[in-house]
Amino acid sequence: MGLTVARTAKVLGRAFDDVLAETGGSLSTWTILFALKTSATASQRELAEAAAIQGATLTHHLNGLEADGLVTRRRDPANRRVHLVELTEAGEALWQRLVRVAQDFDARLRDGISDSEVHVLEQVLNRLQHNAFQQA
Amino acid sequence: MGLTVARTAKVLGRAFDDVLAETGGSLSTWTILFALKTSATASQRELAEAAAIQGATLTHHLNGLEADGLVTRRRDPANRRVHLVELTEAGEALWQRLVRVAQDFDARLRDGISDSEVHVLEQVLNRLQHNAFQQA
DNA sequence: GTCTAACGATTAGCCGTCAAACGTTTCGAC
DNA sequence: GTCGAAACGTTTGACGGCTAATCGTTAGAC
Repeated sequence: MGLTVARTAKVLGRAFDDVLAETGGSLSTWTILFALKTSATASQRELAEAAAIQGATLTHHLNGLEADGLVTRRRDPANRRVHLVELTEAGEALWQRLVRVAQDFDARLRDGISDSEVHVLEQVLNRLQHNAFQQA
Repeated sequence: MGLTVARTAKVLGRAFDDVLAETGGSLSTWTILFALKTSATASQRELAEAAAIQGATLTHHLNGLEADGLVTRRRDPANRRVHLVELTEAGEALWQRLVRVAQDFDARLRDGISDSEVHVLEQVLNRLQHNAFQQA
């Protein structure tokens, strides 16, 4: 049932946000920093796609991150439409701290769950996403 | 990874909301009507718990549903602190229609997924919720 | 019996998300 | 070369969710 998926996502999100808050982060900053570090690209459009959020939402968060001195935005000289987003030193430091917290949280979640179960979970969830798109 | 759970929940929620919208509903109204029909209680506090949302949020949605003539609120004569929420005829009719849509959607989601996989999914998700609460 | 604490619901304010409209820049057709 | 279409980012308006504070009601202490 999709209800269980939704409820689990909510519970996990809240719990994760709580532990991030203790380190001076939040779920939204984590999501964006994660996208920044893993997607290797820096255009806002690709960033939004990597974070699975809308461009408008990303703009909102980047404004906050930029105001906090965690990231910088500058025009791409080659294509002045796109904004290149880069981590500042402060942003990099926060990222390092949040990664540790996230790893601890992930380990906590996995407690008592076998690798094969995790594998089935990922597979079924992906199948669900695929099925949700099918038809109208 | 919790990321996959969050992303799946988002995709499923959007898709479900879309199909509900075609029948004149929405994800939030579905959630509340579902809680109303399945939890057999009608106090707002219990309703909010069943729907996994905050009491204040429920009040907000009930205002909308009441304005649309789908539900009624009245004081419990036995304990005038609690408000009893009941479906009107229009609300009942909408519920009947939404149930069909939800069943179709659920069948669509389950396509290509075995019963045992569904079972593992539910079990692991519940375990994740439990683990998220442990410790601080 | 009164008075205080607890409870249920509401209100007010904030945050995160989305869709739609807009301004700017680039690119292709001609 | 110019002009229209497409791409990128931002702004605006709306919605759903939460927390904190408040109001009305009830139950218990004494």
